[in-house]
Amino acid sequence: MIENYQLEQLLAFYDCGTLSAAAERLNLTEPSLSRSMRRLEEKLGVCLFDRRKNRVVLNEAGRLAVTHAQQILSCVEEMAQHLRLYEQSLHTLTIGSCAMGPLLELRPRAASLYPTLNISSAVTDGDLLQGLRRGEYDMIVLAQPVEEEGLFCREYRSDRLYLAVVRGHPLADRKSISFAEMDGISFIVHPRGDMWTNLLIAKMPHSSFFFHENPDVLMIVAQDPTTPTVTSDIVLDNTYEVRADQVNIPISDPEGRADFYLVCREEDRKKWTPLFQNFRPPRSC
Amino acid sequence: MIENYQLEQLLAFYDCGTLSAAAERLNLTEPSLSRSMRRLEEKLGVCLFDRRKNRVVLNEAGRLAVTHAQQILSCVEEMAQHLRLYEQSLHTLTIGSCAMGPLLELRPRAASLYPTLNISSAVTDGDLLQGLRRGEYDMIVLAQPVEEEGLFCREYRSDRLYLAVVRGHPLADRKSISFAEMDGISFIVHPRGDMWTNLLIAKMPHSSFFFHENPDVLMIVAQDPTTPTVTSDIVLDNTYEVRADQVNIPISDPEGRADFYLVCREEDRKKWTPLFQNFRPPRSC
DNA sequence: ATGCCTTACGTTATACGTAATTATT
DNA sequence: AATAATTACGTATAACGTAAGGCAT
Repeated sequence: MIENYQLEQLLAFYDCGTLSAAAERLNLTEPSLSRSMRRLEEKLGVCLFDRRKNRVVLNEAGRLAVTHAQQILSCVEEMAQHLRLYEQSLHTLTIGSCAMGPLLELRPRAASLYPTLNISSAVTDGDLLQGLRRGEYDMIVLAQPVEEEGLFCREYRSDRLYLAVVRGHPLADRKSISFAEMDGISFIVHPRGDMWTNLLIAKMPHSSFFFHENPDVLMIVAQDPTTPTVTSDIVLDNTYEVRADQVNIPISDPEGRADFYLVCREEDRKKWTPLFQNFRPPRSC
Repeated sequence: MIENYQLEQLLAFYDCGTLSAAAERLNLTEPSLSRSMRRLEEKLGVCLFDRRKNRVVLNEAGRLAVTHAQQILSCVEEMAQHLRLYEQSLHTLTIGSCAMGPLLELRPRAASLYPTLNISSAVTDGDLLQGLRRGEYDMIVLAQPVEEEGLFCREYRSDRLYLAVVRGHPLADRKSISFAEMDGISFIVHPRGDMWTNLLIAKMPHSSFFFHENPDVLMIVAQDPTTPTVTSDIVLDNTYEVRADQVNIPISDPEGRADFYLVCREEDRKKWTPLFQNFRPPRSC
């Protein structure tokens, strides 16, 4: 059987041009490499080199062998990489969510329930169901229930948007507010891809939005700590540094409410049972 | 580096289902194979097996590894095969011809001029020039000259068709004959693909043809040794067992004559020079 | 001279075998 | 009992290193 170390040696010779240089790069001695290449030729039953008195050069067959060797070794590398990636995925719980809020709650819960797993998460407005089916996600958070063969879906909790302003803000005394009334104000909002963020952008075309993940946010907060924020029940429940002087005004539009659902593959249902159970009671207003 | 013998062992295990059976097939002992598989896992840094007390089973990663291993080993096999084929081609002179006749002359000449080479030849009405360019042929015989960059062409010899009948045949006294006059007769002709054969079929739609390569020919000759044959100068020059009572009647149609040319790749011109030289003088009628 | 390859001989690493043990069916 | 896998220890193959020599530039 032709072994990969021989193909590696062949490629080293191809790169270096001489046996001695290749031997040095491979941490071998010249005689060792010389014989190893002879053995390769013998195993193949084909001459790969023109052996002149003081120099060996690849012949046509040798060059052909090099291209094959490159392909084979890259396949071997690919194999190792694929397997390591797969191994990694076994030790990772990947959560995809249509909104950032649920992740604030689910990530710490998952981390404590599965202390041996890495928790990876993404907020996206892409096709989460497709990602779940393909194995890109182990669990997804949707704003509507799913009934599909092979998937398991369970209601998670409801959520509601608030406009958050500092006490003393012109709107601070309002009992509720609508998108129409807020249109034009600048907000700090959740990351792009978050469904709430998308909703705000759609509903308030005259507003400016600064995204949480954006470093500019720090500048804005520093310059004007009174810039309003849009927040929600889940975010408030899971944020420990709520400003003392923050006032949360419920947003009255019906679109500002949602029910979230957790979905996983049926085959993994048992594995994630702990995560599906014992949700906190909804926040008391 | 992952070595191919390990991948082979993995595939043997995949085929056999147990280490002991695989070890037997590989002419190894169980402990040896057991450790070899452990080393493979260590090198990859990935578990490939579920190790139960009394039994090892491939896990998901292991099955993934099997598919990669199959691909890699088939690539290695392919490499060896390609190289051996190439090596073979270096020791073979492959001649493609539009007609069988020239091969009767060229093959023995080539065999004696290049005693170390194998001579391979084919008669075809396919694209000989394309085959020459691609390296499928080293030399081709055409019925017309070629002027093309990278190819070398030289006139070879002319040829002329005859109707061959036994003495006493109704046509035996003719000085010449035309296709139109022969249309309807049954012939034994050269193999399919031969340009003369194609010509006869086109010119004599009412005739039946028995091909030389066809075993039926033996039956026909046995039953009726007077079945006419179509032959040519080159064939007559190179056939030693011409029947004593054979009469060869020239075919009068102008299409029954041809000039053959030898063509090789310019880069091989030197190599084949001996074959291009010292053709026999044309046959005296 | 110096660089490059090879031959001859000795050495080491590692893949393999043997024997014994454990566990499962 | 029979089958399967593993552990522990010894062995042998073959890949490798060292020393020396030839043959070029």
